[in-house]
Amino acid sequence: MATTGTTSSSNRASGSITLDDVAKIAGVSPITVSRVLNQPEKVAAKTLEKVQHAIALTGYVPNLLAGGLASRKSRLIAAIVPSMANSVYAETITFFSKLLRESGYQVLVGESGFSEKQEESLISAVLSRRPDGIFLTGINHSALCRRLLVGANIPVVETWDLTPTPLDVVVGFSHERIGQAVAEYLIAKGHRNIGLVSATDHRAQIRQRAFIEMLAKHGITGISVSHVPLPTNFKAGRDGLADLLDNGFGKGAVFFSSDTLAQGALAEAQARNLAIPDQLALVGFGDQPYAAYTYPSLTSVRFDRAEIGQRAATALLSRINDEVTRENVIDVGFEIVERQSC
Amino acid sequence: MATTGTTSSSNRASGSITLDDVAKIAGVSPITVSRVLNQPEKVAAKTLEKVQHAIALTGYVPNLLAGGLASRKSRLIAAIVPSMANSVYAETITFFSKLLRESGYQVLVGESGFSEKQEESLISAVLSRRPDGIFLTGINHSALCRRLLVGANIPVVETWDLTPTPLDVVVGFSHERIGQAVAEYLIAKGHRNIGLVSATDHRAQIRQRAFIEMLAKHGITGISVSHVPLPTNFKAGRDGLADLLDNGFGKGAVFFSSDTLAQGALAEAQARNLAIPDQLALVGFGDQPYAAYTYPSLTSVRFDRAEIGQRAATALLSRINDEVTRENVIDVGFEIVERQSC
DNA sequence: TTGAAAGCGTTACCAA
DNA sequence: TTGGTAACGCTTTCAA
Repeated sequence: MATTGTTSSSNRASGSITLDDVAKIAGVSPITVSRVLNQPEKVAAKTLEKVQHAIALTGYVPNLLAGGLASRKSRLIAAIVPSMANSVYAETITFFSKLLRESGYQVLVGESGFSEKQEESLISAVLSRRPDGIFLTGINHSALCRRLLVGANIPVVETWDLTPTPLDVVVGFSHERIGQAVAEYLIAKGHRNIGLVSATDHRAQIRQRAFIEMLAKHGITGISVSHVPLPTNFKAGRDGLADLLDNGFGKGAVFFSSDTLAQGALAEAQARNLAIPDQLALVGFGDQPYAAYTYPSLTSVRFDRAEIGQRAATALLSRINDEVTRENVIDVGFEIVERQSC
Repeated sequence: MATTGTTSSSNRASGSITLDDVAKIAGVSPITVSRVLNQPEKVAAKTLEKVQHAIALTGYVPNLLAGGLASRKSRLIAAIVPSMANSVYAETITFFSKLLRESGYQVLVGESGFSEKQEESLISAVLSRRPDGIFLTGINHSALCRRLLVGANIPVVETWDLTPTPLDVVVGFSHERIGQAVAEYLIAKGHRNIGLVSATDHRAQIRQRAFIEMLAKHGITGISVSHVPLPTNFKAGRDGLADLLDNGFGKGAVFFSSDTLAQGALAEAQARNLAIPDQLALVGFGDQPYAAYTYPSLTSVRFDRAEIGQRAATALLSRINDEVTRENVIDVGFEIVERQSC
């Protein structure tokens, strides 16, 4: 009953308090209320106070649908990730959102589940909210996706990968170089019997190919490979390692396409009483933080999730604000981390 | 150059294709295009085809800001969770979103970080997008939050807890009963020396109190307690257990307020060469799926994340669609799971 | 089955 | 520093 402000005589009145209601109560014009909300520095102190009082009194909540329609600024950023249940993406988005929120933006997340078709429908759905920018995972997008994005005419940041020709900006690391680096790392450790357990998503495949090619370059061929379905989980990792071991893979090293897989594999190694890393060395990807507290000797490829999120946010903001930006390809790098017991 | 549709003579033309553009190309009125999009069954087959062709031709993407403003239906659902980096919330939201997407809604997620102040500002920010419903974590909301929610006049589902007096609907489980059940479980297992490592969030506190009270009821007092800061992580769990052990806690059982803490504690137990569960029994909360693949004998309180997300979505949808709903308190229950070696 | 007119609640533009 | 007027792109209402 506090909301007595249904002053409109329209036949479609919403009942909720509008900027006009606040203006009437404050005794100013609607545009002044709008200024108090958006550019308070342009309003006289006295007016400001009057209006703010009216806002507090009415419990007015601005309508961003109307505001966005009029200003063509939705203050919304869209983000498409394969899965929020996967902590690497979730944490990246957390950092991304945090920075953007500080600049007054909200982030609308969609989960594509590694599917191109789903990405299409998500992008299309999300563009109908007229986001001011969009965060994408990966650099492979269907022709329709690209057309939609170009048509939307907003800043686009692609992530988790690198390409010399991004749609707009790209923030990530090279999966090819990771595959090569892990191969070189294992060779340097003296391994000659090497296996691979990999998911089938695009980026994992690129790591796999580079890995195998680099090994071949060093004369190591006949790599045992086991492919596991998406989404990856502990069971898949365990099964993947079991697959290798059951098919004659002995003492050696195995590269997994994610830490989740490597963790699952550890259970299998334990069940078979294989000493880690002496009899079996495992290398993951993603550097899940819990690795440090649970298993010694699990090596992983680390990249900085916070940095990806933050650089992506900064890139979008600078483009939205029309700052002159030269950097279109941002390589956040990676490193191979050997976990010590702790 | 394909977008030649800037037909408006306005001084604020957007350049992007509008429903009017499509209407002109199809040779129908704008409202017919709108019907094709929203109620295609009310349009003659021939008209339908004509319009769909024009839509495809132009690559028209509807503007939901305008549509939402006119119809007062944003097709947006807001969700506030403590943290998306925590997989229990992330997975719940994934299920929640999936069901809603199938009904044409998108989910806007905000992270409150267990802070009431942050929840206030998030709710306020999110309500300005005029969501058609809102998902909340927990049942404790500040007076301002409640006022905002009531003012918004939309369906609200509270989750992760239970109360006889929800704002609207509540979907969750009883933390009090969990505390009691774990106490009874440990007593039945013959434990008399019992410890607790708990975070300081509201729901963890309720579990803690019920746990200690139930133990007292069975004559077990002097529980060793260690509190750890939010957000919980492996290190905190490890430190918490170390704290207990360093202060004279010997052979016994420890209840952790989350699986994350219990997992971290396992590392400490291993470092001290304590046999699990013979010398030290650990009980977690949340039933992280990886527990099954890494540690035998880690007991946990399980609840169904998928069910929470799905029931919450269903509850919102039925309210949005004005279905007669009797159920306002939905208890999804929980169970204590003993992990077996695998 | 289709359409004309009138909003939805806000901001841009220009003027005072 | 403040305000009037006209959009923004869509849907509702009512009529044909």
